[in-house]
Amino acid sequence: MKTCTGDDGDGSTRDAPGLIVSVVLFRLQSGHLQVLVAHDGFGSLPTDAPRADESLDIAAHRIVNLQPGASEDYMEQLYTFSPANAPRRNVVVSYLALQQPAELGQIDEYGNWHQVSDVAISNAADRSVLDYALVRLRAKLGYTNIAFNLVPQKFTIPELQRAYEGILLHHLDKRNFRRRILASGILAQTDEKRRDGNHRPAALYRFASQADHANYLTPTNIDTAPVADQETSR
Amino acid sequence: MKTCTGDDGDGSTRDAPGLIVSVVLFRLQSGHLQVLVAHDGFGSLPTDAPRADESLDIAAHRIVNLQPGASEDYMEQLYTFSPANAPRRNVVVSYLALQQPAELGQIDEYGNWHQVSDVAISNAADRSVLDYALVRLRAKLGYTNIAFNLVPQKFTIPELQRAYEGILLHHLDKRNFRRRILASGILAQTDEKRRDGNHRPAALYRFASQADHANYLTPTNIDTAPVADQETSR
DNA sequence: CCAAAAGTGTTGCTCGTACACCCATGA
DNA sequence: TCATGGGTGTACGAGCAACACTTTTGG
Repeated sequence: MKTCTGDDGDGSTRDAPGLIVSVVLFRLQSGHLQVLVAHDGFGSLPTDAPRADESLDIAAHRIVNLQPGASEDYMEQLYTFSPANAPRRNVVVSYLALQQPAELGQIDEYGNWHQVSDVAISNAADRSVLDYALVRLRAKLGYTNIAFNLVPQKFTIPELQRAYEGILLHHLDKRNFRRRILASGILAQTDEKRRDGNHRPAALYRFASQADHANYLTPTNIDTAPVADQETSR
Repeated sequence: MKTCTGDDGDGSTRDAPGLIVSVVLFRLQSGHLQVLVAHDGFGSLPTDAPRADESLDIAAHRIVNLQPGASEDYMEQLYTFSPANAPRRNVVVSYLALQQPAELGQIDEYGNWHQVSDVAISNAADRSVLDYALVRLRAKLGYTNIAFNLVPQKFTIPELQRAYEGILLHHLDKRNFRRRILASGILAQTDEKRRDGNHRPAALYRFASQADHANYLTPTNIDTAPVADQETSR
């Protein structure tokens, strides 16, 4: 028999199997992918132990929303990490989360958002989680709607393309991108246009379907209910 | 502060966050996919709490090998389930494992192997885990080598095709199957043939490459070392 | 009229699928 | 010689990648 505290945040070494939840929250800021680092500590992901009465998904939701100015529009479990060698420390259940841009531009008054390309993550475990989140996010761009959780509700096709390019870090062909995305049938054209500079205005689109096409990476019928305040995710 | 026991198996309700590992172990028996149910209990998956000094992967390995006649040739983490509602019970880290056929046919002296098509799983949580394992296994047939962990080391192409069909539960075209699998370059032809009945003998093949092509579903560089006694997996 | 970004079509290649016949063997 | 399953090739359509010019707007 060992004692274990069920509620204090920021898991550190303990003798009983400590279970913690870490969240990688991304957003796009003027074409660049950013990640949220924890408000308190230095260079670590937002993390906490789940409370005794909450599921892991709920815990992940709480962890995000505890961070100033953070909330998620999409959330998905990534992987559960556990240290390989002797005295067990913590089991880390990791989540990937996405935040849509705010209507009036993005602020970062606390300085917790960092460019993914040069964020300094202090511990190796968090670095692994972040790297894996990036792999999954990039892979999912190819066969899901996931990118729509990183652009505003109404957006232009070139704007969506810039989101893809900012995540994948390589250039995409304008014509092929437009054709594919329209052919997929998930866009609905609004009758609005956006004037943006000294050039032809772009047509505004929105999401046609709420449903994510291929989400077979996560179980069906499980954890559908929690993290209640969203519609587009999953 | 609450007390939690770190080691006794078979997780049942407890006040502190219990962490358990469950494994879905599949094998193929004369063209039919079978799953291992726990030796002791009735109709539940092999499950245990990880020990204080072992990682989750090691725990999953131990759980499989505790079952009489069971061992795994492939192991991959599936998903971490946690109950949605109030008093937390257990967090279940689930694994998918595959066992190659024994050289001299398969025995099941303890009656723990059941056809996936009609296995009776008593509790709903285990049923979800099994269903999800099936989804993942079937999906992975399409873009990985995973099926090779369900056939003997030397096998014929029709034999491999029957494995695919037994998992997917639908018929595949002979010519297309052979072309695809050969085009993928993962097969090496041996100079042996197998005589099997009143018909032309089939050429025997074996795996050419150890490496799994697309395993981006699991993190890289993480948990590569544990579960040591295998080569083909992952 | 110039700069700047939006918008538009065609062609070739690759890959998946559908489909029917000959081959080697044992009885 | 017959039954049985192993082994082979072709033709079509879908989807993806490469590629250049016209359109609309503000200054």
